[in-house]
Amino acid sequence: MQKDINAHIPNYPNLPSKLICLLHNVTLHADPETDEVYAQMTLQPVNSYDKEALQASELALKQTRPQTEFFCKTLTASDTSTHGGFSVPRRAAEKIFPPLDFSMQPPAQELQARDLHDNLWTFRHIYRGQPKRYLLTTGWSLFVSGKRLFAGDSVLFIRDQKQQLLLGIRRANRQPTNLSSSVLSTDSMHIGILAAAAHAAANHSPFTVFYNPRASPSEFVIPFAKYQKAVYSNQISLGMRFRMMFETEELGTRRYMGTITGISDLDPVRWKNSQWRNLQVGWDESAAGERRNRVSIWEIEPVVAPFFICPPPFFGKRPRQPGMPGTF
Amino acid sequence: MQKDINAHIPNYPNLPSKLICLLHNVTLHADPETDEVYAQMTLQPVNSYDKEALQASELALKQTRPQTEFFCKTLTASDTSTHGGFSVPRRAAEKIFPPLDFSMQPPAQELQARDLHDNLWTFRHIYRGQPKRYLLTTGWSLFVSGKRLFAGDSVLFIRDQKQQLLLGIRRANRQPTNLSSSVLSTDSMHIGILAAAAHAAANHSPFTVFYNPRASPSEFVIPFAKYQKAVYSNQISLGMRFRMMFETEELGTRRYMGTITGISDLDPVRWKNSQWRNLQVGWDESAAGERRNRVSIWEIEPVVAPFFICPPPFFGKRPRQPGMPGTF
DNA sequence: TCGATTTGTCGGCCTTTCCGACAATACAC
DNA sequence: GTGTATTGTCGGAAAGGCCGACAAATCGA
Repeated sequence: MQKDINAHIPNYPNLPSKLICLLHNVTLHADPETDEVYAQMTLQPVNSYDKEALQASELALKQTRPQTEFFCKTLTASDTSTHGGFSVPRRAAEKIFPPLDFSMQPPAQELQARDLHDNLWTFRHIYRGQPKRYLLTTGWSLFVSGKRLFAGDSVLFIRDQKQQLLLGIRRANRQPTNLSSSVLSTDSMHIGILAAAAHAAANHSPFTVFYNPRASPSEFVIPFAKYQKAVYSNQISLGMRFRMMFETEELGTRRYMGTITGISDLDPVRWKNSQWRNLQVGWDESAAGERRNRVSIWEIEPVVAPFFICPPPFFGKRPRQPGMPGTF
Repeated sequence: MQKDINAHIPNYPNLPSKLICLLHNVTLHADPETDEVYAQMTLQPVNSYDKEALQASELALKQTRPQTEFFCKTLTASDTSTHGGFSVPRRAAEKIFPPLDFSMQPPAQELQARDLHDNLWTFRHIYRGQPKRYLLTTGWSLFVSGKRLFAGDSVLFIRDQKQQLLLGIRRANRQPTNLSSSVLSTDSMHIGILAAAAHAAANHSPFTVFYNPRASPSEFVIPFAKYQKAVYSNQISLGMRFRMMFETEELGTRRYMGTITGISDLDPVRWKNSQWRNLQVGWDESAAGERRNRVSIWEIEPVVAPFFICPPPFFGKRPRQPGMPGTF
C-alpha cells in the first residue's frame, strides 16, 4: 500500500528535502461532526540566514503555549451507562475543578466547561458516597449522548490560564474512522500540499498545512530550535544507544531505549538526503512491528552514560517481555 | 388613578392631537426574561400633503405582513404536567407541521422550531395511540420547564413563508405582571414619548415608539389608510348603530354591536379635537365595564342595514346576560 | 507484601417519560 | 338530539438518574 501511494505522488524536483519556514499562525480546529482535533499552520519559506526572524518566530511559538493543567480519563462502563454519572478521579477534581465548599452537606456546585466548538456544558459536581468521592451527575448523560461517547473513549478537562474549564474528547480507536466522505483522501492531500509547498518554496510565499495527529500522526513540521539542537549536539553513529519518548494512550509519556542500526534515506528518489526518518533503529523491548523502525534525529536523546549499561533485566510488574537490543 | 397620572403628565402645547407620520421601520422584539412580545417603530412626522410618500409607506406596511399559517393552543393540565407530552390538535399537525411518513410504524419525526430569541427547540412528533392522535413527546418537557409554562398559558406555532417553524408563547393573565423592575414605569414612558414626539413634530425628525399589546393594549398608531377610510366613509351621528371586532383570548375574533351615545373630547385640555376615543358608546350585550365606553371612528363599522334592528333578544348559549344599549 | 486509598459496579428507590385505555368534550348533521 | 371525531386524563411499564454499599483495583510504604 505504501508503494501504491508512492506511485501516485509526482516528483517535485524544485522542492528541497527540507524547508526552513517562518511560522505565522497556528489555530486549533475540531471537526464539527466527530470532534476530531486538528491544527492549521501558515508557513512561509525563508532564507535560512535570516536568523533574527527565525528566533522571533521560535519565541512566539513558546509564548503561545500557555501554562495549563489538565486531566484525561478513559470512560468506564459506569461512566457511560445511563444508570449513573461520571466518577471524577480525586486528584483531578482537586487540581482542576473549582474547589467545593465543604461546609455544605453534601458539598456540591455547578460546573461549566466549554468544548472546542465553544458549546457550554453544565454539570453538577458533588462530593458524596461512602467512601467519599467526587462525581459529575446532572448534565453528564446529556454530554455522553450528545457526543456519542462509549466506554473506552476519553474525556479531557483543561483549566486554562484564565481559570476557565475546557472540555475535550478523544475517541477510542475503533475501526479506522472513515473520514473519506468529509475530508480529502490522503493521496489528494499529499499531492495538494506538495504542490503548494513547491510553489511557496519557489516564491518565498506563505502556504497552509493541516496537522491531524489521529489521522496521520507523523510530524512533518519541526520547531527550528529543536532541529538545530539535535543536529549540532547529537553525534550519530551506527550502534549508538538512545532513548526516545512515546506518548501513552492516557496522555502520559514513557521512554523506550534502542540502538541505531543503519543510516539511509527513506526515499532516495524524491527526498534524497532528507533527515526525516533516515535512522534505522532496533528497540530493546516490545515485539517487532510495535514501534517504527525508522526515526529522525530530533526525536531521540543520545544515551551519554558510561560506556555500557546492561539492557535492563527489568524490574517486576511490566506485562510484556522485552526483545533483545539491536537484533532487528 | 387615571386622574393621578394626568396630573403628572405635562402639557405639550406644540404637540398636535394627531401626527401624520412616515413609518420607517417595524421590528419585533421579545423580553428575554418573560418572552413578552413588543414592537418597535420608527416614525417621522410629515406634512399631510405629501401623499405619495404616505402611500408608499402604506404599501410597504402591507408587504411586510407575509402570508403565514399558525395555530394557537391553550395548554391543558396534561400538556404541562411532567407525566406526559403535548397533545397536538389534529388540524394543527396536518396544516402546520411537516407531514409524517405514514408508512412508518408508528409515524414519527423530529420537529424543530425557533422562538423569538432564535433559540431552537427540538421535539419528537409522533402519531400514535388508540384512537390515533398527534403528540409532541421528547423535548416537550424541557420547553415547558425552560419557559416556565403552566396550564392556561398558550403556545403558538407559526409556519413562515420559508416553511420554517416559529414558536411563541402567551402567558395567561395571572396577576398583573409586574414589569416595573425591568421596564420604565408607565408614567415615565408616557412623558418620555410625548417629549420625543413633540420634538420630532417640530423638526419633522424621526422618533421611536414601542408597542406592547399585553402591557398597554391601546393603539396610538393607526395606519393612515384605515384612518382616512373611516373619516371619509363613516357618517357619525348620535344614536348610530355600529359593530366592532374584539379579539378573543384564543386569537379568534368576535363582533359586538353597540350604539353611539355621545361625541366629546376624551381630554379637552391637552388633546382638544382629538378623534382618539371621542365616541361615547353603549353595548348591546355584556355587563357594564366589560367593554370600554369610548371608541374611535376607525375601530367601528357602521351598520348600514335597514332602519331598525331589534337589539337581539339573544340566542341561546351565551353565559352572561346583556346590558341594555345606550344606558352607560 | 500488606494496608490504605481510590474508584467501578450494583441494588434500591424515586422521578421522568412513553404508551394505549377510556372517557369527556367538541363537532357535524 | 345523536352519532362521530377529537383530545384530556389516567394507570401501567420502562427508562433515567441519584444514592450509598460494597468490593475490586490501585497505590505507597
